[in-house]
Amino acid sequence: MNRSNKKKVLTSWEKKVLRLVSYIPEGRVTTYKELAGAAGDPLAARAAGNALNKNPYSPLVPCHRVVKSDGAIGGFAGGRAVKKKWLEREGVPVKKGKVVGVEKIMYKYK
DNA sequence: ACGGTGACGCTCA
DNA sequence: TTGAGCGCCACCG
Repeated sequence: MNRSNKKKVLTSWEKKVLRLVSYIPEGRVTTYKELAGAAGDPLAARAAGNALNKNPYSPLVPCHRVVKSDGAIGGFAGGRAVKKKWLEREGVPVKKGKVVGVEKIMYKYK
């Protein structure tokens, strides 16, 4: 069956979030908070995660490059293990489910 | 309009 | 350092 039966309707805000994520270069990561802040609401980190969960553009939008503020992997539609793999593949060191030196490679929108 | 949900963040013990 | 609790926001039914 077609997995894309459910047409995911993205709001303007969600689209903005996804767009910002697409700007993250390979080998870099950002945080949900930073992302939300760039989208206009620094306190909407949670909502930002929700937007990523709806991401219908799998590889197009590198949602796996978005992690928690403390460097934790966070969540991923395909499983945290997969997310971790993607990060390591792109040169992002991950140790015990957390990005090593996330502050150094973190992509900031300011 | 209201209440519940979730890929979060921060504080406290 | 790790875990539990509370607060934040946008989205959905």
